[in-house]
Amino acid sequence: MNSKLSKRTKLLDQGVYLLMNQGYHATGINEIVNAVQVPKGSFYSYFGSKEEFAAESINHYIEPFIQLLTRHLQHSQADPLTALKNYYAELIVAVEKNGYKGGCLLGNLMGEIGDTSELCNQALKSAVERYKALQYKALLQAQKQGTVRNDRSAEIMANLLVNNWQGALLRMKIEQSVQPLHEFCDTLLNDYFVA
Amino acid sequence: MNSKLSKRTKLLDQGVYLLMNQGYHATGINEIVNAVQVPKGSFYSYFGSKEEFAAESINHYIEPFIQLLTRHLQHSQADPLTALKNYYAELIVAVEKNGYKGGCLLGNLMGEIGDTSELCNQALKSAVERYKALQYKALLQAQKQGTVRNDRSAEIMANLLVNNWQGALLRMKIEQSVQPLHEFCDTLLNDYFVA
DNA sequence: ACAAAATATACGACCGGTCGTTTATTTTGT
DNA sequence: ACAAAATAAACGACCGGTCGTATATTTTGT
Repeated sequence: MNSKLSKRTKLLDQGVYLLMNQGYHATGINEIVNAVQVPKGSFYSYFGSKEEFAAESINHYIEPFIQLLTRHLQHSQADPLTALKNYYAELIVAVEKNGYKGGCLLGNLMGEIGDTSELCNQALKSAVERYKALQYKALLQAQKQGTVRNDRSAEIMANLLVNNWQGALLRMKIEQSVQPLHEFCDTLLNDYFVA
Repeated sequence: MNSKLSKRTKLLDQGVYLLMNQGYHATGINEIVNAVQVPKGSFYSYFGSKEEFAAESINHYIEPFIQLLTRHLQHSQADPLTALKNYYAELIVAVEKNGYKGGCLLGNLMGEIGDTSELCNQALKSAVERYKALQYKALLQAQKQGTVRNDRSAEIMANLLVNNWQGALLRMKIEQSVQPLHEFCDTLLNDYFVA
C-alpha cells in the first residue's frame, strides 16, 4: 500500500505550507499531524526530529520550482532570458493568487534558522545552490546567444537574481503588494541584464 | 533616577540582540529579563505584550543605522555615492566582526512575522521606509551631482539597494561569508549605479 | 517634625496551555 | 502465537501572561 508513503508526503506538503506561512518555531508538530490526520506518534516513525523534518521540507519545497524552471528553459521555444521572464511572471501570478502570503520557504527559514540549525543550514545551502545553478546556466546560455550582456559574469547576475528576489519577497510581505516583484523583473530581467 | 528608563533601554537592547540572533518565536520573555536582571513582572509594566516589545525593538534597532548613515551623508566631504559606499563598507566590517551572526533584525522579522503580526508589520514598514528614504535622497543628490546615472529613477535604485542587501544578508547567513555583501557593493554601488 | 495611613511600584510564584519527544499499549499481518 | 508497525497517552520543560503580596514612596493628620 502506498498510504504510508503518501502519508509521509502529506506531512511534508503540510509542513511546507505551515513552515512557509508561520515559520519554524511557530509551527508545532501537533498542528502538522492534526492537519493531515496522522497520529503524533507516527510522525516520529517518518522523521527523526522536527529539525530533520524541516530539512526534508526544504528539499520537498524547492523541487517543484526547479522542475518548473527547467520546463520553462527546456520546453520553451523562447530564448533563455525570455524563459526566465516567463518563469518569474508565472511565479508572480501564483503568489498574487495566494494573497501575498508566506513568500519563500527558503528565504524565511534562512532568516529564522539559517545559522542556528546545522541540518537546515545544509539543506538551505544545497537548495539555494541548485536553484541558483539553474539560473546561472540559463544566463550563460543567453549570453552566448547574445540576448544577455556579456560584460558581466553570469555568476554575478545569478546571485543578483536570487538575492534580489528574496529581498523583493520580504518587501512584498510587509507591503502586501506584488509591486516589488514586478519591479524586480523590470529592473533586472528587462534592463540590467539585457545586452 | 534614570534606572527605570535605563532598565527599559537595557531590555530593548537585549531584545534587539536576541530577536536578531534567534528570531521572535525562539526568544522568550524569561530569556530577555534574566539577561538584564529585570523581574519578569516588571517587563509587563514597561511593555504591554511581547508583540509590542518586538515592535519597539524594531524601532530601537533601526535608529543607530539611520544615524550612522546620516552622519556619513552629512559630515562627510565625499559625494553621496562615496558616502553610501563608506557606510556599507563600515557595515560589512561590523558584521564580519560579529561572525556573520544574525544578519538584519528587519529582514529576519519581515520573514518570520512580517505578515502575521499587525503591530510588527507597521513597525517594519515604517522602519524600512525611513531607512529607504534616506538612501533615496542620497541617490537623488548624487544624480544631481552627476556621480550616479540619471537614466534610472532614484526610487528604483533605492529599492534595489534595500532589497539586494537583505538578500545578500540571507546568503551571508547560510554561507557564513561576507562575500555576498562585497559582491553587493561591487555590483550596485560600483557598477550599476555609476553614471 | 513626625508617625500613620494611603498609594504606587516591584516582584516572583503561578496560571492554563503547548512544546518536542518518549514510551507503553494496541493493532496488524503472517 | 508472535514480531512489527501504528497509535494514544504521558512526559518534563517551557511558553506568554497574571496576580497577590511585599516593599517603597507619598500623603495626611496633628
